[in-house]
Amino acid sequence: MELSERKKQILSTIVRTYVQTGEPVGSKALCDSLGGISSATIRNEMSFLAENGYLTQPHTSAGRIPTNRAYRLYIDDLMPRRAPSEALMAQIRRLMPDTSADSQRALLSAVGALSKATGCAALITSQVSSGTLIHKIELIPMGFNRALLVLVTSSGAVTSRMYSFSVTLTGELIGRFLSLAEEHLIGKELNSIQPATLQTIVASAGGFALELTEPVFALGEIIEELGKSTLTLVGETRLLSHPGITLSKAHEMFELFSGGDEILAMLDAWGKESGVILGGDTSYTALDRSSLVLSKYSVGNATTGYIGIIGPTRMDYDSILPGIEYFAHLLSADTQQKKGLI
Amino acid sequence: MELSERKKQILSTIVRTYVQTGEPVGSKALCDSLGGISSATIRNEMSFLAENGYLTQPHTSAGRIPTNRAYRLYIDDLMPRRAPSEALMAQIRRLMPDTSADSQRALLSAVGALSKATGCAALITSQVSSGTLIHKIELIPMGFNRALLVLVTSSGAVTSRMYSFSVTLTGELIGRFLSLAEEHLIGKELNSIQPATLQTIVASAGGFALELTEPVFALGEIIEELGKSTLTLVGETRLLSHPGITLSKAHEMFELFSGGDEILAMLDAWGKESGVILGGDTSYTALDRSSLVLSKYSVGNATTGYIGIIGPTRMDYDSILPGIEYFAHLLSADTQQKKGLI
DNA sequence: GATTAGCACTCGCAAGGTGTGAGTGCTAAT
DNA sequence: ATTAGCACTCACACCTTGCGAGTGCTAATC
Repeated sequence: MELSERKKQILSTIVRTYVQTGEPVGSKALCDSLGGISSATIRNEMSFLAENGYLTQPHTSAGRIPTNRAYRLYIDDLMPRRAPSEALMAQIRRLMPDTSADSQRALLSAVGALSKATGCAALITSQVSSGTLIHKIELIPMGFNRALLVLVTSSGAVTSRMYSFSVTLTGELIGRFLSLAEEHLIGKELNSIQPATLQTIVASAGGFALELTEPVFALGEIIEELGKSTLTLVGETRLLSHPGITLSKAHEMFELFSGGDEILAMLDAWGKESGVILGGDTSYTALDRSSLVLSKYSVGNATTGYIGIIGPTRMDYDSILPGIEYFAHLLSADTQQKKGLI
Repeated sequence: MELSERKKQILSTIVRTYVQTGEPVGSKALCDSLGGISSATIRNEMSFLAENGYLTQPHTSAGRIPTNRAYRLYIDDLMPRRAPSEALMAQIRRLMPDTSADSQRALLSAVGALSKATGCAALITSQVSSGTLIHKIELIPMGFNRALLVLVTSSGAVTSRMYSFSVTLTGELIGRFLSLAEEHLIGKELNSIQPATLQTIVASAGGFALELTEPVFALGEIIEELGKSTLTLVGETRLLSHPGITLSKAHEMFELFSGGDEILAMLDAWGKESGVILGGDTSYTALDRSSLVLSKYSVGNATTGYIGIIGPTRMDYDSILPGIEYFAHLLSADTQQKKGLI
């Protein structure tokens, strides 16, 4: 059922006013800011909106507060979807990190800037996309049966881990390992490596199969980990300064974030290009009063993910959403252009 | 001026009771738990202790609360410095990470366990000690004038960073770079590398000096960073569940921690083998109600630092301090024994 | 001289009462 | 359909009051 134009206007004004003040919005205040309609009329409209689940009252004699449904409608339909102002764009461009050589660091500093600029916690997820290749593999013996396994991807991400194996790695073993890696893995897509691939490699090691099982599967472990999506959160601290937050809510939220996987799964299930996830619409009570504003980004053809912020549901979506979108756009364009691919 | 035995006993009981209950301790309650002396006498003693700065009253008709001075005395002199109980030691041993090959990861999981066990935030600092050598240096070209610089230390720590240089790195350049590194850096103590050393290297590059300045100084950057102390904090979230914490205090604390350097400098200035830093004795108001319990540890002869926790000043030092000490001891012994050095 | 019982006093805190004001719903008039 | 008017509701801030825990002081006691 479609709301009348006037109802929409009233709802829209309520949302904006509430976002600004944080106080329940009364009919009289609305009357002033709308003009032309009396408070009594507005009261009628408001009670209609309340009946239909767009508004609630904290108590009988208080003004109205927008519900999740109201926010949803506001964000999807009512909100002015104008491009970010020139001033905002300039400000964002100033914030963009000096995209030096290292894209991971650049992304990190980008979210840092985002968090600072919005005063919210900022997040970035990253997922290795199908274009990412295995660029280099190293196995560096470190004594006492230990060795450092290093894997570099075409996007320049480096992962290294120390392992200790049950056999001593002779120069011959290492050479064999590296040539096997060269043959089966280097230049291959990271995502294409399956457990079966590793089995094949071990099998083709001939007489060295026994000794090389451990290193190969260690490599598999790293490859698998690299393939996983990651979530990075920055500036969680800022959540503490938001109005209306309580200690216990903050605690719940931090608890949820420290899991990480849940947020990742949520974003995955969401899947949109950009927009807002209202915390109240999720199954996490920790997010009751918070929301996520997100936009997809991609760096070269190596990494994709979401970048965005977590802030109070009562936030100024009008400027934040376009801001984030522009930010993600800039990030993608920038890195793509300057860095190219290998 | 030395306190009488009885004053010490009273003070000690006040500290213990207050730590347990969190309520100001009155003369009557003390009378019950001490026995043998009347509440009036205790009141006299208490007012003496109050005059000498060991106790305060939140208000006239409330019990007494220990001051920092009282905690200090309690921890240094009054507290029973018994070895941790067998049960506690067993519990700690259970918590110790499976010290696999990778000491950095092991340490991280150790602090994680510590945080969980104590319900406090846990911290670990690490500093490269003089025994650490440069074990391997790699320069891997990644296209578009970019290259990945990798440095491995004898303790197995790997640092890698992508750089983009103003010249294209030919195979010849890289070879030259690596042989220079081999000659001047590999096997050297990490801490011994000075800016002057880098100058020398560049100078000895002969015709390649111009092209190799950038990579060499990039290497210098990494070496310098590796030499810096680091601070890792885990489980800050748990601070939020401590009784008596406020949102603004938590915010202040997180703010302080995110700086990192200040805490490091503080520990550095402190310098003891193990013990307690009372937040109230520091210059940080963020810490007025919190304290740090710390103990030095060392891994092989490569890394040293402090491991410990941050919790409310009103905490049970009796068992936590010996616990941390035993933890650090175990950590050092364990890693030293199992890992040896390269 | 140290210790103790007794007592008056202080003060935070929770409970209960009250007034105020913002905001509503309803009704009758326009 | 809109509006003015009015009675009603309810959170909140404010004040008062009583209670109880705990103190400091004094005079008696060991």
